[in-house]
Amino acid sequence: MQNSPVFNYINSLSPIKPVRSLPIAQTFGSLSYSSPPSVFTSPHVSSHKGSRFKSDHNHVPASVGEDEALRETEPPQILQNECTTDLLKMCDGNVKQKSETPDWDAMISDSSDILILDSVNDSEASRCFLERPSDSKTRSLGVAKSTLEPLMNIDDALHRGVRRRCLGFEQTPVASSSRCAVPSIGLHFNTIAMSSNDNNVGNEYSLSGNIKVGLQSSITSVLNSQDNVGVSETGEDAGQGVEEGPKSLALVELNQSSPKKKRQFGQAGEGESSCKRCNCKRSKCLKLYCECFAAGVYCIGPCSCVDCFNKPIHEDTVMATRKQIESRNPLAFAPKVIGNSDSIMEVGDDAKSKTPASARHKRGCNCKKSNCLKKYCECYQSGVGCSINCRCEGCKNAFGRKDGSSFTSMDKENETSSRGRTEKQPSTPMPLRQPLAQLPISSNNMLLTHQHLHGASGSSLHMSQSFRRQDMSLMSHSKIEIITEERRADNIENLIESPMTNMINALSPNSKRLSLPHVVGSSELSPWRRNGGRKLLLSIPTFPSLTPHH
DNA sequence: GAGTTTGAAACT
DNA sequence: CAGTTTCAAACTC
Repeated sequence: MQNSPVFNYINSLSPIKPVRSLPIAQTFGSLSYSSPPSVFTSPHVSSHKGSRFKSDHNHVPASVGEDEALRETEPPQILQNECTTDLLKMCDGNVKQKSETPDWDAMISDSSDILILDSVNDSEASRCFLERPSDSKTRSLGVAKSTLEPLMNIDDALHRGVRRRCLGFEQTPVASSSRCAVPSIGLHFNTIAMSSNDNNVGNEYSLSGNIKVGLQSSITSVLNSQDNVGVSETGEDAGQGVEEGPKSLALVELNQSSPKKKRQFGQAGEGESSCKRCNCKRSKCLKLYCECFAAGVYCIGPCSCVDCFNKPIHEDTVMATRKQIESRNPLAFAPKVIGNSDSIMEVGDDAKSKTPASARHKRGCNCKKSNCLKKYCECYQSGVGCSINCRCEGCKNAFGRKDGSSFTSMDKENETSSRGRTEKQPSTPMPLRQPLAQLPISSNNMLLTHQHLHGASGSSLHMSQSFRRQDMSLMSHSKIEIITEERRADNIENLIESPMTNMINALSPNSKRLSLPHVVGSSELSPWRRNGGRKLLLSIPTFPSLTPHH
C-alpha cells in the first residue's frame, strides 16, 4: 500500500506544504515552529527528527523522504478513496511545490514537535485535528470524512488525519502559545480568546475550547470547502495557486493569509489582548522581544512594528532566526507556562473556579520590583503562581507565591465574585500545586529536556512524554469519562503530575517511558495538561498517529 | 500619547 | 555564569 502512488500523493500533500507555499500563513507553526517542540520534545518528537525526518532534513525530495516518513506513521487507512481523487488532482501542483521547499523536513519535524508540545495544549491538537482546513483541502473529501469520523471514532480519525494536519499548522503556538493569546496561558487561552477569527494563531488554533465547536467548524469548513467556495474564497484572496483544489486548503490559508483575516485577528486581539500585535521598533520582530515572533506567529496588520521581518515574505529569515535562537536555547519558543491547560482556559472565564493548579512558568520569573503583582511578571501575566524556579523578590503573586503561600489575592478577588469561596482555595491550595508543577516543569524540566534533546534526543523519552504517557494511559482507558469530568481529571492529574510522579518519570527513564513507544504518539496529545476533558478527547486520539516508528 | 518602569532577552 | 545592555511591554501620568 505504502508504495502505491496514491499513498505517495497523499503524503506529498501534507498540509505543511500548502501552508508553506502560501505566503500567507501566519503562524510559524506552519512554517517551522520547531521550537516549542524541541523544548518539550517529546521523545516522540525527537524520534521524529532523529530517525524519521532526519534523513530528509535538508532537502526533501519531498515526495520521497517525506512520503516514507509519512508512510511509516500514517496508517494506511488514511488513504481514503475519497481523498485520493482530490489528492490526485492536487497532487501535481502540490508535489512540485513541496519538493521545492527547502526546509520541508525541518518544518515537518518542527511541526511534529509542535504537536508534541502541543501537549501543552491539547486543544491544539484537537484543533489541528479538527480544523486544519488545509489539510482537509488536501485530502478534501477524505479529510472531511476523517473529520467527521472523529466524532464517532476518534482514535481512528486521529490516526489518520490528525497527524498531518498538526504537522502542517501547528505551531504553536505555541508556542507560543503563550503569548499571543493571553499572555498567560497559552494556546488554549489563545484559542479561546481568538477563537473566532484571529488569524495569527487564532484561526488555526481557534478550535480550542470545545470540541464540538471545533468539530463543527472543521466540518463546516470542510463542507464549505467543498461546497461553498464562498467561504474559502477569502482564503483565496491570496490568490494563490493552491487554490484550486479544494477549497479546504484555502480555508486554512485564508485565515492566515488573507488580510482580512488578519485584521480580524487583530481585532480580536485588540479587544481582548488575545493576540497581540507587537510594537517592535528595533528588533525587526525577529527576536523574542517581539511577542508575535515569540509566539510563533507572523506579524500582521494590527502590529505597529517597524522594519518587520516577521512576515511570510521573509519566511526564510524567520526560520533561520528561529533556529538560531533555538540553538541557543531550545526552550526559547516553548510555551512559557507549563502545566494545566485548563487553567489557562479558565483563567479567562471563571478561571478561578478552575485554577491552573499545576501550571507554572517554565523558567520562573525574576521580578525585583513588581512583587509579581504586575504583568511585568511573566508568571503573573500568565496567570500562574510563582514557583521555586522563580528568583523573584518579595513575591506576592496572586496566583500563588513562590514560597508556596497559598493563594492569592487574585483568587480572592476574582473568586469572590465568581466562585464563591469554594473550591479553589481549599481544594487546590497553591502549595500543592506548585510543587507539582515545579519539579517537572521548570528548571528541572529544562535540564531534563536538554539532556534528552541533546543527549539522547533521538529516541529518548522526555519528561513531557512521561507526562503524556501518564495522561494518556489514564485517558486512553476512559477518554470519555475523562472528558466528562474535567475537574475530576484535575485531581487525577495532580496525582499524576505530582512531583513525585514526574520526578520518577523524568528521572527514571526506564520506568514508564519504555513501555510506551507508541503511546508516545498518543501521548503527544496532552503532555502535561490535564486539560479539560474535551480537549483530551480530541487530543488523545489525535496525535497518536504521529508516532513515527513503532 | 509621552514618558517611565520593569524584567526578559540578548550580548559581552 | 555573571554582569551589562537592549528591548518592548506594562504602567503611570
